[in-house]
Amino acid sequence: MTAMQLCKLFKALSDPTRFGIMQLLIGKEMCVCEIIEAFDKSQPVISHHLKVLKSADLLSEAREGKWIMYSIRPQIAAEAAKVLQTFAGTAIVRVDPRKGCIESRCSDAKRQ
Amino acid sequence: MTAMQLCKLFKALSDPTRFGIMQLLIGKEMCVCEIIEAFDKSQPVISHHLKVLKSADLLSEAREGKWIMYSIRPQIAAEAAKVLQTFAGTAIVRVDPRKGCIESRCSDAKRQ
DNA sequence: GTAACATATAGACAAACTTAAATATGTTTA
DNA sequence: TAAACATATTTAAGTTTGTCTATATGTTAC
Repeated sequence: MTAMQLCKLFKALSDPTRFGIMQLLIGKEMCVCEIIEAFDKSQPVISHHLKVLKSADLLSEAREGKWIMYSIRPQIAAEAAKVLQTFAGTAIVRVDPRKGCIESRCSDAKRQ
Repeated sequence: MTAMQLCKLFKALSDPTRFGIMQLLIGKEMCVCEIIEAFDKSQPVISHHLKVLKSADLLSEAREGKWIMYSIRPQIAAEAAKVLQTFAGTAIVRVDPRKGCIESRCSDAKRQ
């Protein structure tokens, strides 16, 4: 999973309605009409948000006759979780900032 | 952690520069000037992105004389990771969509 | 095949976001 | 205290995003 894909995934999760859809779909699949009712938003709005979540690979869809069922793609969510865990995971290495900056990085940096 | 806070956090991670800053800070703290050099972006832009990450509680800052050191807040990243893991975690319960929709949800729904 | 249902798409518009340029703030050194 | 350094803030583009309205597509029932 590239950084670009992860950014897209996080952007998909950054909208309250989309985040709510993900929470709603934990452990189950639902058709669009059920999701619409859970949010009291217009059908096109929910449809749009589902598209964003799907294009971030967070959701998969499966048509069942007249209905389209949406469900979470667990592997993708798990991968993103691992990345966040990486951010949390390692102990912080403390460097003397003065030494670090003065000697090699800040003072002779070319700014734009 | 509320849904609103989580959305803010995910939005913070949804920008490539900010995501890159998080990756850069894995396991270490750095001063702003070092971060600027890693990205070849202007100082005000990096300063702005740091502010966004900080206001999402993903980063903490500590002044060291002339410099300000930024580092990841591990508990927050871990909490967000757990939420994503929740999305991934549960097996999907399959319901017959026709039954579910026809009987109680879709056909008599009040649309807007 | 036509009507009804479930969902998606297109276009328009306001709000939010990213970046750039200029300037301000706070710290250290001389 | 003045100059230099490190970082933040403000203002103003240009771009993206979320929602609305209207319409289109695909499926089933009659």
